[in-house]
Amino acid sequence: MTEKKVRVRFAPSPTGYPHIGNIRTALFNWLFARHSGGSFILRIEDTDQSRKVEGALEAILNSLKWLGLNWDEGPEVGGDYGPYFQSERLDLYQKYARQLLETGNAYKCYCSPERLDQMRREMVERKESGRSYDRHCRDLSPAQQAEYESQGITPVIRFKVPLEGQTTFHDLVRGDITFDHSELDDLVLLKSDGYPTYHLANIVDDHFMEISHIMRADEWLSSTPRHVLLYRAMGWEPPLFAHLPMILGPDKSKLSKRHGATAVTEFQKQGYLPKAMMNFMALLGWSLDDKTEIFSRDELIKYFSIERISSTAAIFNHEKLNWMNGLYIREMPAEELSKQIMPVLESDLPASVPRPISEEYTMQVIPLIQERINTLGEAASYADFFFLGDELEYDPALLIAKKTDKESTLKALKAGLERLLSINEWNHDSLEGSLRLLAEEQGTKAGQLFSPLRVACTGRTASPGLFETMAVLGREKCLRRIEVAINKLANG
RNA sequence: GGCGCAUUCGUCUAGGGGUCUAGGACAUCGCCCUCUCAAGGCGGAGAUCGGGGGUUCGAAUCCCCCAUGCGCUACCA
Repeated sequence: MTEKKVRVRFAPSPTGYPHIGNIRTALFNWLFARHSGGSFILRIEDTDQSRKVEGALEAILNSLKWLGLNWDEGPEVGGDYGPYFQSERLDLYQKYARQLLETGNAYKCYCSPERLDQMRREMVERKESGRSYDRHCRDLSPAQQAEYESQGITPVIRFKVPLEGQTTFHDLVRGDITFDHSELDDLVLLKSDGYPTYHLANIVDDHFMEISHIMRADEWLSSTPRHVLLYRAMGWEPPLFAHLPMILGPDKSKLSKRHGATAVTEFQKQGYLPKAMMNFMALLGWSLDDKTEIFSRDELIKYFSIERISSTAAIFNHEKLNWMNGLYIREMPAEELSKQIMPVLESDLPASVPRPISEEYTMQVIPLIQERINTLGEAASYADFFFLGDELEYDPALLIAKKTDKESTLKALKAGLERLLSINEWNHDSLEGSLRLLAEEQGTKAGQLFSPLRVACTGRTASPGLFETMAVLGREKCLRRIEVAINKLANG
């Protein structure tokens, strides 16, 4: 058996921003190519001029780059099978549409959109087959054709689907699938504007680009018999097919804008890590075994296989993504993390914080929030008090710990302030040592002293460890904030 | 309406006739750790494998029927 070289493609159309489902398809193709030492090709299917969306192409390219899904052939990198934009290959499609015409596998259709529309509506009422077109133009005589031509009608070219029989093809994920020809319409191959439809362009390109495996979303399964028929009519060998399970929103419908931020660029913006994203997406419809779920990029490449792609649609689970992203954040070297968080802080911190923020200082802050954030985008809300001035905004009532009152809180703050004033070395250990000792001397529980100090220094009741926080904030800022707190409480 | 695909804890999944009184993960709950919040550790609850028929000594696993969901049914991809 001759093993064909693996050549797979991701073929998006620039009609919108790629969401997690689109990119998951790209990922599977890329993984398969890398796993088998083949090529990953990016082809842009821009045959629908009316649905083109500004910026969509850039978003597609950027999403792939962000995840490190590099393509061997396609836009920007070129290749021997180009061009890689379908809009630049029009003559090719026209040539093969003409060929099909000549071999009697296709015909010109002059029917108006209105007539087609009418028939479609009638089909629904008929409650019979799924075919709506009545094949009116399929067997037109030359005279009739000439008649239509003389009326100035630009025809479309339709494929002649065999009237009887059925087509069976093998899907690598789902097995053998059979469709009756009687269910298939004579699909349009070439539109009246001279552009091909998806079906024509797709098979012509996959053939000439020598694509070995077509891995695409499940929504294409129903049109695969048409494609197989088309390959046969051309006299070409079809590639292997693998239809991937769809990714659904929480309401179980096809993923779309309605489901919130599902565009990959949006995840990037919110501070998800490409590594986590890749790991997470790989598990949407694929698994290695019953327990492994953390995979590096190299492990994914090593273990990926079509056999282990599942056939059931998956609902996109945002909570698990958050968890996984947090995992990757915690694993990151603090230095690397700060480098990535710096720009986030620069943009998210309140305007009152002077810019640029200190890299050295940020480096000290990061380890304290590292295990508390799940996305880079959460950094500012967890760390803002490290950068704010002496006056923090908070409800003075927060200073009063549970089961204590205003008087004892005031007393604790004052005692704490006094003790801190006398501290020699302002670091974690000495802070902890002297404050614990103070609590003991006063005969109070540690929390009754630490809690008001925490609120005074950070403006909140939940924060990173008190002593490491105070150590990073520094003596001056802590002392002043405690003074402010005492005043707030006394006058409040 | 027609056709196709799918159907295991709330969610992602493991499982491909006996080792399944169905395993793992997220979320959830409890405990431990602890200055708070996290992180981490431990443990609990959670699926009679969509329903019904078969086949078999034996079925989540094979077959059939039904139900439900999704997809397609465009001169969109």
